[in-house]
Amino acid sequence: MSEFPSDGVSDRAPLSPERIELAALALIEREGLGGFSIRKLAAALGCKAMSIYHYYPSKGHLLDALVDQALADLLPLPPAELGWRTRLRQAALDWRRMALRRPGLFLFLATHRMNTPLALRWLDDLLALVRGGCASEEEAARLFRAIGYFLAGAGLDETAGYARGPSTVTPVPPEALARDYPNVTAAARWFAPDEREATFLRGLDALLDGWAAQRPDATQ
Amino acid sequence: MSEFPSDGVSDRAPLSPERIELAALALIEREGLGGFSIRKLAAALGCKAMSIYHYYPSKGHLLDALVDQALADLLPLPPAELGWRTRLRQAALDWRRMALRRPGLFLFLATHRMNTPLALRWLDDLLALVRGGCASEEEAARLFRAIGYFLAGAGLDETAGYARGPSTVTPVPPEALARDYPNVTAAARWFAPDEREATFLRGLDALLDGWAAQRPDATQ
DNA sequence: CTGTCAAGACGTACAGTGTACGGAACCTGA
DNA sequence: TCAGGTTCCGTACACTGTACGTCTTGACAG
Repeated sequence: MSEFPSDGVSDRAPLSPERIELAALALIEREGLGGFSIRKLAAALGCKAMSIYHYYPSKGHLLDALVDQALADLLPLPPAELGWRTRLRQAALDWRRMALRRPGLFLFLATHRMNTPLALRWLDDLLALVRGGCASEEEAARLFRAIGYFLAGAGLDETAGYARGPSTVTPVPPEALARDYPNVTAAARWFAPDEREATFLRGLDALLDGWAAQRPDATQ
Repeated sequence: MSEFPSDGVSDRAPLSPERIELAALALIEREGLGGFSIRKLAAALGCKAMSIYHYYPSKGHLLDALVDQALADLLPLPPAELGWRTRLRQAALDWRRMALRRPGLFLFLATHRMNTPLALRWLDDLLALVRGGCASEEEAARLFRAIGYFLAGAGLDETAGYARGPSTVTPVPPEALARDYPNVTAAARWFAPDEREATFLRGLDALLDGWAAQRPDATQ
């Protein structure tokens, strides 16, 4: 609020939601979601754990604020001039870029219900976009859901390395993998990070093409 | 191992991987993944926490064993006589049914890398199945991935209520939702549990149809 | 200049977590 | 009877989220 901090104050910057959320995002990307704790966040901020609870009633509320920050990058949606298909593709690509920019947070983001006003705003706008290219509310709702499934799964795959959750089981050694699982071995090349954008677009386009090609009367 | 427990033994059944995993699965479905702890599992088994560590080196290893149990339901894959498309659809429906049978575990299952031999066996067989209907290794790998994205997202959506993770933020009240988010409100009907199987099949078929329709030479 | 007061930061404490380590109880084979 | 190995348990440690009460500090009223 005051532009100049009065000089008697301690040399640490005062706490604020912006500062806390910025540090939290950095900590999550550095340590992973599992390594993120209020105490570590407080240490990074140069304050004590309980001070953070003056701004957020619980860790969950803080994480929801971080989700809002991430979703804010996705608004507004691509402009209407681009046309339906292009807007949808662009929104999907924006989502993917957001996931790759915040791989640590993404697991939480994709896994939890979005209840905040900003998240609902984004959902509502997106539904309006999808509706524009569909013959009915039902078609729009189902296509929205199907695309959402694809986007959630893709984002999780591309950010899974950052989970850092429960300890990993001892992996199968490479030579056993090559011997016993030839199809996995053969496919591994196309699972590499460099290939993921192509797979993402191929799958998204297939979904949209296939959706348009189906007769919309058959609900079964 | 011994068919009859010797009679001097305590009246509690002895620990075993089967008993532990059964109780763990039940506990996870009862309390959710977040409410699952080694101490609670021990209490349910009538033993102490550290006894469980005699069978699993860590909680993560136990969870991996549970994933194996869940994936075991998916093997063998649907028989070859059914034809490619039908087999793929059936395998996808089997996956969905497994998710709905173990909603509490599914979050962990979909979120963590599958490294165990059984999981790799399942992946390898599934890749072989997909390969049978594709023109190249590349096509098969990408289609497999795209289907996997869809399946992971769908399963998460259908089991999200069981997350019970971090506390939920205070939700937007219904009248504000109806006023400010008309598209969400309009679509809600098609998001209901009863509609999910139809959405699932519609999306899956769209993806498969669209994939087949695309020219396989264009990697872009 | 001084007293009041609320907001912000902190200290302490509690219940719960995974799990390392060492010891106790038991079953089995000699 | 005794040795040895398999199970199981008691204790302890580091860490978590967070409830509750206290202290500091800066702004403002008189």
